[in-house]
Amino acid sequence: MTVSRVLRNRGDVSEPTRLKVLKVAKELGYVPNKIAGALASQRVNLVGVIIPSLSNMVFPEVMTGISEVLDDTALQPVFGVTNYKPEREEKVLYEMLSWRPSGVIIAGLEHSDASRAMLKAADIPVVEIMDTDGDPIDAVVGISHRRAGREIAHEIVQSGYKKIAFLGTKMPLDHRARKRFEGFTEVLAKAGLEVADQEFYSGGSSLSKGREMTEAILKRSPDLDFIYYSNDMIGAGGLLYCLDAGIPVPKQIGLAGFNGVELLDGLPRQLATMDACRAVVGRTAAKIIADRVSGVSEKSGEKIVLTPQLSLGQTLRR
Amino acid sequence: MTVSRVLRNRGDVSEPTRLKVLKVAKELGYVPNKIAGALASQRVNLVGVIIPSLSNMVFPEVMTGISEVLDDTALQPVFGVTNYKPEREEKVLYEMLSWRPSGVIIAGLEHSDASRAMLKAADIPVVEIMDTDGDPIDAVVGISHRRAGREIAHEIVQSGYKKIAFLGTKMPLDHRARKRFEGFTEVLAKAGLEVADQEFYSGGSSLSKGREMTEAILKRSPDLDFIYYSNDMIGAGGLLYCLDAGIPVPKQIGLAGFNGVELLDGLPRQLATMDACRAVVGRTAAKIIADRVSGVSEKSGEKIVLTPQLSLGQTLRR
DNA sequence: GTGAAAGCGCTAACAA
DNA sequence: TTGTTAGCGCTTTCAC
Repeated sequence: MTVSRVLRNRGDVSEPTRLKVLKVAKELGYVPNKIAGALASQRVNLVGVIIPSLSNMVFPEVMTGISEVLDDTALQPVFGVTNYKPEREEKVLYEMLSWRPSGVIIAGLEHSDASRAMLKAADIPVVEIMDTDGDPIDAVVGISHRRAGREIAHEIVQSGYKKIAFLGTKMPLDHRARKRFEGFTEVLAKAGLEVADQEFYSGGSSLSKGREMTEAILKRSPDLDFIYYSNDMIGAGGLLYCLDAGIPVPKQIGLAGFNGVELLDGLPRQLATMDACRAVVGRTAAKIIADRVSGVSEKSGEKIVLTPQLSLGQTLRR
Repeated sequence: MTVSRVLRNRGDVSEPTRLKVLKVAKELGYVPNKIAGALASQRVNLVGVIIPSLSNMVFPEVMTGISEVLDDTALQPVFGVTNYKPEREEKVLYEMLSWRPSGVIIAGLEHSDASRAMLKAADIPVVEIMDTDGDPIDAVVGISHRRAGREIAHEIVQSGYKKIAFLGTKMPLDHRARKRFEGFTEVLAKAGLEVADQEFYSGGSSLSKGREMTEAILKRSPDLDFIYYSNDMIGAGGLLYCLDAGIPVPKQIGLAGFNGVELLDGLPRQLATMDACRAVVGRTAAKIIADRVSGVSEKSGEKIVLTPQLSLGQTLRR
């Protein structure tokens, strides 16, 4: 009926009728049923956002970027969390796609065959975010983690560090950490160096985890002169440990993290890190979806490679 | 048809037929359309979760608790973020309810009239979380922030601190911080004390914000002997500032935060804080919804008041 | 155990 | 400018 037209502001309704409908709707506390609407119109103003975790401060920022952009459109983000498990990702994706969203933003380029198939079959804009090293399904926005690993390694090697360790999350779960590690070891190898020691952990990252692990690795390999952490949180923990233990940073040992978590600015010493451009990634991905949905953009398969900013801080001697 | 029965495991289908359907469905890459399903069955296995922010580490943990419980059910959480703005909350809520979710979990007890009306009219289980000081719509799970403020104030007063300051988020936005502050000043008043100085900020909480603000307040009121922060993040920043500045903690000045963010364990000194039971709150709220949806529970209006655990840490002299 | 038919609450297309 | 009609893709009910 006309009611439908009014509620959707689809023109061609006389002002008096419009007002009358609006009034009655308000009186009745009427909330339109989007389910029926979506079914009839074959359109759903939802954008599925699938991320591995919420606990590490990096994805919340991406989500903020996404929300910022989508707030100016009719689209609404819907979030799903996979906990870095492919089978969870598959399930979350399945559930999401069964609601026929207008687009999907999903972290990473590594997905199960089934997930990729679903994404392709869905025939909607798909933006894979955070990582650009791999074979995208459709569009990608992110940084090259392999390059990030290489760059920090260059910096470390040039600064003259020799006994370099890596401390990070268990790789099979976290592809981006793995790629950074690969780029890292690659450059070390070119410089004739090997990773002197390494340690991997599972579970969340926290200051105390960083402390413990740093203590452990330094006990085992007291002659290390650099530790590269897979994220800022454990890096910061390591830094605090060293300061407490009276180990001069960066004189005796240099440290670097990853992510550029500004939450941690304000540590006794600024940790060397590399910004993953989280907010920009979120905004850009959302923009791609919004543009395609609104028909502004005809393109597909956009590949946007951002350049992470290296920030040397005060934990890397020059 | 029969297909529908197979896909939903609703009995009374012969095994051969079942397998055949399953096989064809897989070959076709068939993903059922939940929109149509929901419309026909008048049931939607979604639980709307509405929270003010993602950037402060407290809500991610709540969400994790919710997911944990809901993973064992047919229900799926859908998250919405309000940025502490009532008008955003209203919009997010409206959008959510228009999808006719099976339940809603929403942070806080303060909502606009329109939001309350929508929630009541939706006729679904509603659980308000994090706070129990107020008038609930249906069920509530959380702690009393007023009591939390009182308890820490008791502790501070008993420890003999006299010149006590408060440092926190701008109140109108954050009702829970406000209530803690109220409980706090109440106990101070009973002890014949007043808040010696106070400072409020807007925007996110970070270590550096805590540093800056602590420096500022101590410049202004050098004779302070205690600072109560509205959250652990800025409290930690304050702690780091004091240590850097050579101010003995807790000898010259005591510090306390709020939340019990374990992410921050591992600071040079453990900050006195109070746990807001975030994970438990999430799990309990999800359980209430799940039980009601499945018909296990007939109750409504459950009120679950958790007792926050005070942890004295090493920044409060005894 | 299986199929057929009605209809969930909307939108789209068309008629008035 | 407004009303009418036919589905959208499922679930439900009932007949077979």
